[in-house]
Amino acid sequence: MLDIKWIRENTEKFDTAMKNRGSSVTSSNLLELDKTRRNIINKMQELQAKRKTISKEIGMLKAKGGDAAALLEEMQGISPAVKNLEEQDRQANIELENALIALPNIPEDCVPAGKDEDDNVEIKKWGTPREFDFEPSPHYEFGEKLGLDFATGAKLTGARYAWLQGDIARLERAIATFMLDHLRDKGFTEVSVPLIVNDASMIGTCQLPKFAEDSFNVGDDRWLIPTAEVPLTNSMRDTIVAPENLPIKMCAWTPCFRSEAGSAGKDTRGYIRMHQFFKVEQVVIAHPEKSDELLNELTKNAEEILEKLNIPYRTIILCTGDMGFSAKKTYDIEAWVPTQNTYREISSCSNCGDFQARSMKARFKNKEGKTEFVHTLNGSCLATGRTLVAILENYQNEDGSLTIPDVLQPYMGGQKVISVK
RNA sequence: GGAAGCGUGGCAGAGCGGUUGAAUGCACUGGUCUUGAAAACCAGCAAGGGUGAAAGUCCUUCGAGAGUUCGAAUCUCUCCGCUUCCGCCA
Repeated sequence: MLDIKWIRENTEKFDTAMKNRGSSVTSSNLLELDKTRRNIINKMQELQAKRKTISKEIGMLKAKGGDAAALLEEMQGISPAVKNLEEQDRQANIELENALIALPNIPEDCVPAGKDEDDNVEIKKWGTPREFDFEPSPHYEFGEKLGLDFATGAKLTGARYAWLQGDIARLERAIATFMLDHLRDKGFTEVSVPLIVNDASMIGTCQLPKFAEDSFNVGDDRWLIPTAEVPLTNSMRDTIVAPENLPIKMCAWTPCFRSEAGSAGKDTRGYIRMHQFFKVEQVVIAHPEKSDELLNELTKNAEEILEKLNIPYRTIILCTGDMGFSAKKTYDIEAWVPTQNTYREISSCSNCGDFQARSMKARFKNKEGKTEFVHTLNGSCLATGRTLVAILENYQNEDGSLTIPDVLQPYMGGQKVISVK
């Protein structure tokens, strides 16, 4: 959530940022709401103060055994009036908050302005795509013979669910363990988190109220996590951390659940866009001065995984129109998919600044002893399902077998190849 | 799932319906003392918001919400959470 005070003081910047984000909201309407709200507050507080002093006087008088009739008379009508103003205040706050909560984060200055994914900017390219001396097969065809089974997934649940069997299932687990070990070496603390969270957590990381459709609601106020970012980041909700404890680096390997509303027809083939997929997620709670640097670190951690796996990739910076709601800067990493002759998203690393921290009330004490919002960052390292896809695509052999990347072999008990049964 | 108890500041822990935003202890910060440290002593130390250039000042907040009252941390109700016991069960 954005800070109304900041908007008040940076109206022009706010207006251009919203325009670049593809939002039609302007500051004027918000400032109007803010103004009426503050007017109500002033009136309300004046009356509250009156009630408080008279009430104290009554108390003192009664303690001395005096007659408070005159004061009680004066109090007549104050309480209902206060209550009325308090109600108005509540309404005004809700109205302002509803307006604010619908606004995306302000992009950082260095983020390229643009409308959609076509305006994203490539900033790095690594590795050379393999020269195949045979026609490579798409992972969903080639992988099927190795245990990647969509039919059984569809039978059990429906479209966009898969059944992985045998070595291919083991390989996905190996991938995840490899990634977690990598992050452990980087100083991340591994966490095993709840996979179901409440409304407050979903609001904390800004999945709610705007994107309720994207997640699975499991009754009342509970949700299946769309990413481990939600539980990990929300661990800091309503807390004030000591600055010496920053940054806090956490990671978790979890299933992620997404309804994929609005993506009908997209990526329907293959293990790319599932309702349920595994992902290793990194979350960092940072000092505001360090968050930019830490975003580079998160991105590098993810890139290193692909380098160790020897999978070509490119890193892009998302333009203003393509960035996620909470982010002020995002790097996407895309892995090479030979049969599509293109790079496909495998990781997304974002600096959310104080955007989530404000809705979560996650703070720290700064040098002056004042509380200040922390910055939150998150990034996949990586989506394990899509990493499996990248390996299937890049490491396949002509005879239908799959070479296991060197770094993963220790996690597979030394196995070097997955062969067709 | 059933029953009982409990939810107060970073933590522990007081708090007859009325000068209680809240005693006390610990922790923390600054100071005195010391060659230095410890100890001792002195002082400070909640968050959010309004107003203000600032100093300041005012309002709100004792799990959340509603109610009783001139006045609620304190009384009533609902909800949430935790603990213990019983039941069930990886």
